[in-house]
Amino acid sequence: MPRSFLVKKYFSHKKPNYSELEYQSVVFPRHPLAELPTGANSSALTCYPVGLLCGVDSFPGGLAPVSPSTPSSSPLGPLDLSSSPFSSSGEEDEDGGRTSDPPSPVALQRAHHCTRCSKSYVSAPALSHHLQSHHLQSHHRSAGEPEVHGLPSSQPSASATTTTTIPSSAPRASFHCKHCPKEYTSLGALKMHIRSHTLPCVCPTCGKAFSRPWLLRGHIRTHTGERPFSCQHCSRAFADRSNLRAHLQTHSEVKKYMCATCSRTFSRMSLLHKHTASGCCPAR
DNA sequence: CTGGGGATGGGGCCC
DNA sequence: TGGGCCCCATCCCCA
Repeated sequence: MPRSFLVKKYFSHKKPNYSELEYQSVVFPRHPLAELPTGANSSALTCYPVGLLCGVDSFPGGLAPVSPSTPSSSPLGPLDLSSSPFSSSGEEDEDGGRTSDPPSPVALQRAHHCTRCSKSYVSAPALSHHLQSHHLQSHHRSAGEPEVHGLPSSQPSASATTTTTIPSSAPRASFHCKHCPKEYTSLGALKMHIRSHTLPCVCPTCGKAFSRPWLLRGHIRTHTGERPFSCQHCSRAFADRSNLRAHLQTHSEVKKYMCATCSRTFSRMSLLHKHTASGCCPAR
């Protein structure tokens, strides 16, 4: 899946230095929201962990079975398992068609197509929002921002061919971030982005700061040990649904990610990356 | 070295 | 329009 809009922090291409983040939290708000075009210093930007603790994700009544429920958008090609992810078994519809790019039946209903990539959307606003991302990509490239990490091929033609030209159909960005070159077409998008600078959600236990409440919630589970996501096939439990999903791959006979050269399969994209990087497939 | 778990970032979508 | 949640991607670390 082309994470075309993956926003990399500018201070590092690695994981943040949490000691620094903690320092940030000490001086929070480090970046006042004065840069917002309006005075909308949304109180929502301030997170109160006490309330967050009450908002733990509801337990999924039934987790998806082992078979991959979400068609991977890996450019390296997910296995076309015989048990098609599009099979009619309703219990596998974990994704619910929420992902933007899988060619699920839902996509058939998406009549709004991006002319710069192959994505489709069910609504014009969604497409418009998506178009904004192309604009931002163009902007970042022109600003000399490093490529997003991951396999280069993971970026579809949209990014591969993106230039600094802004499509005439794309709305002009008018909300600028004072902390980085990013600009957005809506205040909401800007506010969301600014959170990555201000990190308003602070862990009451360790002071670690996060941009979003649910990131903090997940982090808090590391303190509480809460693991609401259980594997149906073993006794393992996870604090994060994504990690459970990755774990389920280990139960799968055929892994989701396959090397195009040697057909070896892997449970995670990262493992496939390691595999290709290790030189198993020198032709690539 | 490889596989897997833990943790986290951020866009997309729904309400 | 904004909040919340979902999902994917990725990095780090360890067995």
